Amino acid sequence: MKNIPIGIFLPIFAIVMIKALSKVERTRRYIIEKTAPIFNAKGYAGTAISDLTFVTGLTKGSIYGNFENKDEVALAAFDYNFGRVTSYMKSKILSTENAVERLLAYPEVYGDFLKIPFLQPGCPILNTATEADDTHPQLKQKAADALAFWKRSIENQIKRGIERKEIKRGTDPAEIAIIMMSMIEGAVMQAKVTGRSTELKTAMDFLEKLITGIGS
Amino acid sequence: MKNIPIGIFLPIFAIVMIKALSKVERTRRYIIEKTAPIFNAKGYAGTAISDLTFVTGLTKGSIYGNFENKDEVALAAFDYNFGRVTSYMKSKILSTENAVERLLAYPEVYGDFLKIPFLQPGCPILNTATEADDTHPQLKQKAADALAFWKRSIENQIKRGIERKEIKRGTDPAEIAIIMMSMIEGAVMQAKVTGRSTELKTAMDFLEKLITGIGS
DNA sequence: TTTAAAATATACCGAACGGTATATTTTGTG
DNA sequence: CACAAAATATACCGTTCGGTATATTTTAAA
Repeated sequence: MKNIPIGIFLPIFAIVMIKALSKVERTRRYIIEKTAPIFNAKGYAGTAISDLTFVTGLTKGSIYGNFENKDEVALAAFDYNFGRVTSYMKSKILSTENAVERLLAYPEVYGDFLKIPFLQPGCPILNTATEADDTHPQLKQKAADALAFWKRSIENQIKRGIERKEIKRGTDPAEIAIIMMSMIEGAVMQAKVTGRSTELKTAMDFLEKLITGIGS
Repeated sequence: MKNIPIGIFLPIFAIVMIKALSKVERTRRYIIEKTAPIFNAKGYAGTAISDLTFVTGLTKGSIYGNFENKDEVALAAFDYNFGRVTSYMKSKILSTENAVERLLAYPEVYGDFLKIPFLQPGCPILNTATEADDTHPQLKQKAADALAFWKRSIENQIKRGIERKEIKRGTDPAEIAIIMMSMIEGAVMQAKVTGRSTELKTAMDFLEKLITGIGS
């Protein structure tokens, strides 16, 4: 099967940069990048090793030379998927200073959920949580950790907003975070399964009003 | 493997009643009842025929004598799971007349989600929707239909409430329905994966306030 | 009680599963 | 260029997958 052509096609300076990662690390990343969307779309149980070899163009020997087993790929794929969502949101959030506007990035982004290419197979937290909660303790834990991370970062934005007097005193950061996350995940589920964004828009409009409402 | 002992142990009048269902119908129901929780917990891809034979005590021959294939069992199991949730909610809703109180049944019930035995493996709509949206068109359709049914029944309660002057005129039935459903599903996901009901309680408290707020 | 039909169990199918030992190729270094 | 080490490919393992043909048992009606 084909070899990874990076070293052949990229100009020299790029090679030098990439070489900063060891070969094994490069291949691991390549496998993760290619397989992460599959795991997100088909789930852990629904993804076969043959899917991984197909989408990477590598063979089983190569996959198992870089990962101990299917679990290790799946766990790494989740981190990758979650990382993409996180960094995407981060870029949107950090493009503004005001706390309310930062929070508004969430309904803005998720209102267009169905149109964001790398989110096509759905929200990795939602997908992983619902599959793994009764079947795969390690993935379940990763999903739980991701939720906790997300919650904390919303709470921190709210606390910062209160300090900066952009958000009303007395606003409960945990409550708002929970409402935002529940709303987003529930609406995303509906959007994915109906194929339309009516529900998503309605839910995100509501969230927008809610967030605007806590501004001072 | 064991036979279904109903005909042996039940008294005659019970036999007569049950016999109203044909043998094949009884066995189908038995298989569905036993396997539905498995499908809900492990998902379609994660559930093997061996799981079905194990939990029913029947053999493959018997399963395939009553169902054409795995899909047919899974689809019937979804209907069964969704039906249980629906009839459970219906009993709670119909125990009161007032429209606001009826709507409040939702946050009430789902606040105790983790403690309701038959919902232990999670909400069938949520579980099915997230797994099937990219993998199983038939199950996806069933989940979408279930969502539409749920939405319509909430909307109807709200419309009825407006007519009975128990809910404010100008309340948007679709908007409230979408917010309720999103909130519930998103919060249930979090509760399931964290194993705690803090988030669920917070979300349901909020929903309660929201519903009370549309009362007139 | 006999008997035909229906339901269930047994035994098996080929394919796909996750995984591995080993041969081959590619890579980095002297 | 030589060569050892690392990465990848090949070929295979035993198991489980969904599904089926057929034998056996159970059921219902005469």
